[in-house]
Amino acid sequence: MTQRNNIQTGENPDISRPLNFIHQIIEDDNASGKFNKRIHTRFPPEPNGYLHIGHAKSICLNFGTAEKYNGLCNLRFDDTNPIKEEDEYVNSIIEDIKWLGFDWGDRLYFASDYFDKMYEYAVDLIKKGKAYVCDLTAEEIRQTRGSLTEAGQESPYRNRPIEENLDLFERMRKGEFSDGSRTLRAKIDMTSPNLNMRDPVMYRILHASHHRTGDKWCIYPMYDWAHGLEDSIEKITHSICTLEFEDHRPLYDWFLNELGVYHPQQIEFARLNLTYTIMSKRKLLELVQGKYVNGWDDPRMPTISGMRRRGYTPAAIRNFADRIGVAKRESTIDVALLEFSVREDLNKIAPRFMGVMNPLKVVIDNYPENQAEELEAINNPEDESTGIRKIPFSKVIYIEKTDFMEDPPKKFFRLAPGREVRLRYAYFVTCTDVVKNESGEVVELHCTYDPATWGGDSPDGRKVRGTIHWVSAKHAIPAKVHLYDRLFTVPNPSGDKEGCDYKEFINSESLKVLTNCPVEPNLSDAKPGLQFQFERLGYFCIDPDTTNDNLVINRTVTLRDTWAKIANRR
RNA sequence: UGGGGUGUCGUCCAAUGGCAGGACAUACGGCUCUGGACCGUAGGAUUGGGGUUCGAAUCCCUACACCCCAGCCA
Repeated sequence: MTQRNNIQTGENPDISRPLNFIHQIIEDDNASGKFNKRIHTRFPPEPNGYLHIGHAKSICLNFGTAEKYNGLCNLRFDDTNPIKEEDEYVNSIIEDIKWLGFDWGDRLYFASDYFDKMYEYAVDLIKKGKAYVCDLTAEEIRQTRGSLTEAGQESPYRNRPIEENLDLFERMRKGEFSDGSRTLRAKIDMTSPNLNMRDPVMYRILHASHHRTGDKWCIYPMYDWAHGLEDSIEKITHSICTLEFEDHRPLYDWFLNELGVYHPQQIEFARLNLTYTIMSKRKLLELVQGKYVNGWDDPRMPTISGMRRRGYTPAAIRNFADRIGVAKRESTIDVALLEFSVREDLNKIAPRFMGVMNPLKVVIDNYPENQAEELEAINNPEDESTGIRKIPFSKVIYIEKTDFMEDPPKKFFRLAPGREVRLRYAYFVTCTDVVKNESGEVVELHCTYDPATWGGDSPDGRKVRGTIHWVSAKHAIPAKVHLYDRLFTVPNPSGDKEGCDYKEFINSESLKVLTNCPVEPNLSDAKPGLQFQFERLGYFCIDPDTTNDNLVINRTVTLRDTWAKIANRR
């Protein structure tokens, strides 16, 4: 019997949920002793692209399940197709999984390590009369496979004598035949309603160089043949994969049963879909190759490397994976949940700074010309241990253009002519004059300050409605800021409108580059990777392109902005 | 059309024959030197139709909808 388990799990004690269906299966197996209470999973990427947030779900599931049940999880590259696979991808995948915080010990495996063993097993199957060499071309195989409603026809080579099969298969391996001229097929049932069981191809001839085995092989195993063997060899208990492999499970089971070898349990779950993005490796590759984005680690990409560069934390991604759950029904997660997860984590750990995206010059008329003073600011109100820092203040400052309105609507609490607001950690200031250029655009403000409000508190107890951020003009350092937004303009770019290519929905405003943004001087020695909050704006990080005299900052995600909601309503 | 799967708030996930609950999102309020964070409140769902049962999201029948499968890709 399955037991309910409401004990808190995972790294975030706030997140506690009942068992997902896979963990229920595992606990049932543990109860029945199916695998002697042993739990061994694996994450089996094909090294033909970079990992994305969908893979992160699978990684968290497989490694997380092993952690939860004191089991093991292997990292195994499923490199059975030399045409698509490269070492660059192997390296990036290793880096990404490590960064997420998972560890596979010394259990780093490659399907290609098992090619010899797989070949032996194939010979076994031939000897048992369960596999044969087929001379049909790809086209002929397709034509004789039948259809969804019609049975297939048996290959004329299906009943070849075992000896002949053995001989031909060995000659396939030796390279005597050309690409595509022959295959090794399992002899199952051409009338099966499950197309996967209609004598599936086990080996194809491919005179291609493999990223690890070089030119040793010219025949390569197909997924269905290889994958169960990989799992079996590694003594995996629960082989977790996505829904589209459900139809393949009878074949997975058939191979292992015919061979009479150790037999893991395949379990399928629904892959992750996210609004406003795409998850298809093929399409992601197209975005990279077509230069729609600046590489796999472009911060707009849903790749792990892109999200890392964007400023996401491993904890945010892992918490997200915990929150979305695991089930069999196809679903699309609202990207707002991902954004919530990263804000939640960054709110706790990100130091605060001030920076201005769209500067408006403000002269404080009654502030002494050459004076400058240092004011104290709290580094992180969520974490007292991070202490305080000093920020310089002087007569001329920059504020955000959007923090001033000449003719403000009712609920606008920021600066306006005659109105007093607080400059965060500094003084109360009142706007006394507005300077415009010829076209009527506000280019400069004049204010007076109240010296008694030093530090931002009013001794007479008077209140102001707004507090705005600022940077001293004289002390500011310039930064280049990348404002990232969603890559697509519609929630489901891949399938929203019939006949539309997803690329038509690329958000032309997904990247805005701002130059010479004044930011507080405390950021002058910030190192790439630093994650922080610009107060009132959002979470940001230092981009790796940053050099000594060129500070490059990426926006991870904005803060929740209730004013924007009010403003958008009208 | 054959086979395999899936249908619960706007979106995800739970409820394992016994009060349909949580998270995000949304709306409103409180608090605040970030219109942030935090706290509180509210609205909001069992695909339809039959049946079994004291009692059904859950079991049975039936209809419907959606997803996957006809690569020598994984």
